[in-house]
Amino acid sequence: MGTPLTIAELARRLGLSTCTVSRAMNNTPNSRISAATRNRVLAEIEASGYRPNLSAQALISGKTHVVAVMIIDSNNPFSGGFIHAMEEATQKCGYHVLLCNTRGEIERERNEASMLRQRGVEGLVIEHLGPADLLLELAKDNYPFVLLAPYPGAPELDYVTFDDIEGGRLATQALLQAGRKRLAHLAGPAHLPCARNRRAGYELALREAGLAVNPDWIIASQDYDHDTAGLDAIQRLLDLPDRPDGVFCFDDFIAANLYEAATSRGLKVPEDLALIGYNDQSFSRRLAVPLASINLDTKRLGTEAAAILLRKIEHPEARPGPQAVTITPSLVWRASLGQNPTPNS
Amino acid sequence: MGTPLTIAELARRLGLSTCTVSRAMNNTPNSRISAATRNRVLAEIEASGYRPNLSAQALISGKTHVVAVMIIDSNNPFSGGFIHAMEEATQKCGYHVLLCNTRGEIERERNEASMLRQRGVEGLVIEHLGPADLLLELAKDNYPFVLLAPYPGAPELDYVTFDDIEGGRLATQALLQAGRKRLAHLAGPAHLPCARNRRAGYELALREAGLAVNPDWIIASQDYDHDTAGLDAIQRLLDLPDRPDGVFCFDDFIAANLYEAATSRGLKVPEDLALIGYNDQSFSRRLAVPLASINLDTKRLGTEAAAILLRKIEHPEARPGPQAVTITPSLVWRASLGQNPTPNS
DNA sequence: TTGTATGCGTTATCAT
DNA sequence: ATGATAACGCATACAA
Repeated sequence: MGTPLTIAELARRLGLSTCTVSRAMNNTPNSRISAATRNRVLAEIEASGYRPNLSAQALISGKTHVVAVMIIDSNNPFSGGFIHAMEEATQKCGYHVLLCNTRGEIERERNEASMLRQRGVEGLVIEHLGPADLLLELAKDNYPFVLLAPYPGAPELDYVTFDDIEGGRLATQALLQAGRKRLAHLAGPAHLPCARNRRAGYELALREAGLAVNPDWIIASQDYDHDTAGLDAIQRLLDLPDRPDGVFCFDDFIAANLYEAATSRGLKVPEDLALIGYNDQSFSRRLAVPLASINLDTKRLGTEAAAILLRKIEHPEARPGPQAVTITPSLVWRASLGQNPTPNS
Repeated sequence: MGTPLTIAELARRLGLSTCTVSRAMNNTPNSRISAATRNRVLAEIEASGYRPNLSAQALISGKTHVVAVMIIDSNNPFSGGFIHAMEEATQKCGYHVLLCNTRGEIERERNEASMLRQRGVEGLVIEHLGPADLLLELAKDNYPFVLLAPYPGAPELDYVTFDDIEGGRLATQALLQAGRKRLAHLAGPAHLPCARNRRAGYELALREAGLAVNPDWIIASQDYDHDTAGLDAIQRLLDLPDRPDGVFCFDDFIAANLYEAATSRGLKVPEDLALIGYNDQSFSRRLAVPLASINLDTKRLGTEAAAILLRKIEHPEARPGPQAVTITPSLVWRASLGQNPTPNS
């Protein structure tokens, strides 16, 4: 890698001191450098391709201009847009993004957060896994971070998130608008807050419509692997003596599997069964019967997270109180709901 | 953020010199530290939660233990698995991954590569855009990097890639196995090497089968936006007086759009038109008629790229000659080709 | 307007 | 077995 050019070598070539070169280069305030000298310095920098060593600068300033995203799985339809938007927003402010997959392992989250801090990473966006202690420790140290979900019991921690209650409500209301009244819910893993919230939105919409919540029509799966997601729950649902005429599924994978299972039993979508999923995966619009879904603007989530994080980093003294951004999902009406009675929504 | 603990403070508390603490901590060879002292030091480190400042270490050693991925668009079905695998492989070796989207802009690629080097990033994986000069400059400096495609005219540069010629050949052979002889190709953008290669594979397979290459049946689009990908070319294809009975599409998006256009004209897939795409997107298996495709093992690509890069970083003296890994794509037979005559392939 | 000296936190070289 | 000192590359307080 050759011998990296240093400011000392540059100064030697120019017959100047390192500090003059430094000042000319950085336009340091209150340091009147003659225009001639500055131009000579800048010209030499240009000609030699000199770039200051950022490790050295970081050692002095404590600023690395790096932030990190700690996420369970970056290879995930949800993560892609989010990370991309984070990168774009931080890049504009001169920050780089370090990517760290926690893989759902609490211990890894702890270790990596520690490593990243040690590395001088200036802030984190965390899809948090474990108990609160890590977060509280970071907060105590006034270390900048933003969560991807509110932390129950610690409302003072900044976060960005989607309003999954509203999402579940929108989905359920769409089924009602489609003229269905016998609405089931294929629920997600109860340990996930988003699953609990979507279910709560479902129940809320039912109550708002004056309908009873029938526990038999809320079915959770044991299996959320994409290919076979919800198959066990789907069988139970379709075997019900009193079959629903509309189903809100925790996500599009479950909905797609439900569609297949239903049609293979001779049921028609949407005539016999109206369907709506969640997440608006790229495949959903392309299914044989295009699947209605709830769309999450992951790009905006990333932009908002970056904005909060960078604000905390660059204005550590400002304490504007808890920062929270809750993004409302949007309904995407498609044929699995039948004809849209109010197409302008 | 409190006042970060330094080795000097640690030494003060222990009544030792900084260098003794450093040696005890790092198990420095040839520095006989008494077991008692070492234990005191380690205990104090444990108790205080001290972590050495990596910026300082980096300044001395020149090692940051960070590598970067420079990619056109990280939010892209191709990129997700690749980046995830890179992160996993590098993380195992104690490296972190910095993510950088070049957005297809050559100038950004130049600037960011420069920034990353300046930052002390120890190596790059580059989905390279522009002219060779950037690469040649890096190579001249013996700066470690791995390309995501061979660079024409510079075979000495390390790369990992998919064999798109073989992929195009496999796709075309599949159509032949499906009993089709009148094979068209909806080609990708001619400026992309992968598009040219897939087309070359198509032509190769035809010649191998003793069939003529009909230029009228190779149609390129002006539009590769996902939603409308290839629609112009698709119309031209379907309007041909002498319509083909099998089509190899540059990617699954084009294939999905072709499917829709064809069925809306009353054509049946696969009876009237056999289809195969490329990339094996997640939606492909879920289409009304599941779409055959060519699957690319992006995870393996990431693992291989990381392996080569880390080897170059950790053994800069070893010059094993050009490192290249070419991964053979695999055929995924689905209903859009009709019944599979040789289901074991 | 420019140069000298010092420090950032750590490790390596040389002494003791 | 441990300590003093210098060095990594840069920026800044202070001196000239």
